[in-house]
Amino acid sequence: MQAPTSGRSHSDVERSPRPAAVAGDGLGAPHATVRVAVIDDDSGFLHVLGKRFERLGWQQRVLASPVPVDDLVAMRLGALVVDPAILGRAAWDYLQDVVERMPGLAIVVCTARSSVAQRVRGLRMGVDDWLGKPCHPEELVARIEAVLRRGRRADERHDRPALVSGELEIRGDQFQAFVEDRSAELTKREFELIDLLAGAEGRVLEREEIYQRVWGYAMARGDRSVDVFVRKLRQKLEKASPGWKYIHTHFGVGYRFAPEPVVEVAEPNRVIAPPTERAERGEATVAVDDEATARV
Amino acid sequence: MQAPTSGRSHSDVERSPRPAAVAGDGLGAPHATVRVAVIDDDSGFLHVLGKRFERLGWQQRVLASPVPVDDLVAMRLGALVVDPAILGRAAWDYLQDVVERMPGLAIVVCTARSSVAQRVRGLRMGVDDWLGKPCHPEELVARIEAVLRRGRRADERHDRPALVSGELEIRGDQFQAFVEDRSAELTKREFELIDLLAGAEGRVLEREEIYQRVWGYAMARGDRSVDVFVRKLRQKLEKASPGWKYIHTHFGVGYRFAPEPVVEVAEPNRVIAPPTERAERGEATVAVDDEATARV
DNA sequence: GACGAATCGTCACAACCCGTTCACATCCTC
DNA sequence: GAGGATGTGAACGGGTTGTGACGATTCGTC
Repeated sequence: MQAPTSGRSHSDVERSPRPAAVAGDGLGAPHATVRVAVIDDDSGFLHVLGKRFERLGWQQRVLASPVPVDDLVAMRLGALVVDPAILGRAAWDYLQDVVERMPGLAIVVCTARSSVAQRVRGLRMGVDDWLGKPCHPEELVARIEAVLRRGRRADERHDRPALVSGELEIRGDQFQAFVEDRSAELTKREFELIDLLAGAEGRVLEREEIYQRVWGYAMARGDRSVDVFVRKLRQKLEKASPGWKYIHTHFGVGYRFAPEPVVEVAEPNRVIAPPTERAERGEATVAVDDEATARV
Repeated sequence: MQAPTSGRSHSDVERSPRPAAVAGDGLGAPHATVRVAVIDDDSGFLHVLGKRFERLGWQQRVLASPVPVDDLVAMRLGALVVDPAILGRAAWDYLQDVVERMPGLAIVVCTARSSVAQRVRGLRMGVDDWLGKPCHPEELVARIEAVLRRGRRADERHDRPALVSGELEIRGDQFQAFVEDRSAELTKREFELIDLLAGAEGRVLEREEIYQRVWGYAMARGDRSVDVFVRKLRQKLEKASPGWKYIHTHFGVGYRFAPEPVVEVAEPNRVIAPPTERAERGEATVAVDDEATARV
């Protein structure tokens, strides 16, 4: 329906070489991935937004009708776009509920017709941004990003503690990955990488895509950075969680995140030995009797 | 660097004595007052806004013409409202400059006539909100508050009733931190800093956020104050509680508070000694195998 | 108002970290 | 087996952080 007013406009926005990750900018790189839900009934709008999100690699959920807040909570969202119009009378209560139960969530209201008083009430209540309905998807995305950017620090919090895959728990607010009581400290890049991979669990991501999303700009030909970081991650994860393999290589394509117990094929007399073992690692140390056996 | 080309410029902003973060208030409701500057040439708009801010008790500075970014930095602002129209050609560069040099500052653009492309560009660049010119002061204020709220929201929950982390006890009412019964004799800034960090135990806080919340205004790029105070704190804590490490550095990101026994790597023979049991602080002792957390 | 102590912020330099790149070994596919 | 892709270890270098010292400012006291 509405192509960006000027095709050029966003292309140059997109590609802007990103101010060289200024020192101060901290977490610099863009969200590896954003989990966003849209509650709206305008199918055209939803369609355009959907495509936009997809292009950004955001995980999205489109909801043509209101869902219980419980369900929203369960979705572990990073952002929510909502048109209170379809919420009817209960709109304010609903918003209030969302605000209270999902601290840190980026909430953007997008609706036709609204008075100053309503906007003020909404913003005061905890809505992060409020815009009029015929709104450009590009601008909506930019506003969501602005909100996330600002709240990035605060948002991860305990509620959306982390991404849990298999026995691995990744906590963004701590820059650490946990397995039982062991932890691996990750550097900024390592964390961004594992966050991206784990967020796309089971899916093969190509190097170019990984690079683009983690580094924020296009990968140069022959650049091996991704490989190197994958190796670093593997080392740390292996150390923290022996007996498990998390990152799989797909020759000629890229990498795929999927926790799987390592199978010993070497000695035929060895029964399939899931994680439990990990004895050989030498430094037994604190017996972390991990019950991971369950697997397989 | 932040000294001032123009002595007078920030006079009225500077002076107000900063409601003395009442002792009790710890960091609970930090900086109820906001230091805000408005760069605009619409006298009517300025007047209305001025009255509004005044009523809120915000310290304000009205600038009818653009001032050097240096001066803005010197004003130690929490929020900035600006109409790029009066910046002329240099508008984008000016904004870029502001964004880069004052991380954490809440920037709201308020201008007549702007295209989607411009808004997107601005928001991507770091502007927090962008609204059209005939704008209601009440809404503007609500939006500024929304932006600030977002940057702060983190853990308003710790109210100050003496926070105990590991073996460290922080008593807000006394403005002191204790280990066992020895006081660490902290200065005000030091106390505010440790209070903030400990209140967010386990989480990595970025420098900008720390600065914003402890100092109360945006951090200037390149400011090392946080590092210096972290060092002072480490010295005092180390002295009061040898063998323990409280503040961890996350390269390129910020700091994380988490009490941990210091590890003696020399001897491979270790005993686990989590923060609970505290041995005599005298000895090097606590040879803990920390394996966990140790950078795996 | 002058003096002194304490606190705060800045600076310069040293130490270190981490992202990058390289060289080489190993693996995969054809 | 050839040739390219990926794994692995090490080294480099720029940028970040640690550290000590020095002014600036504030505050209390005389």
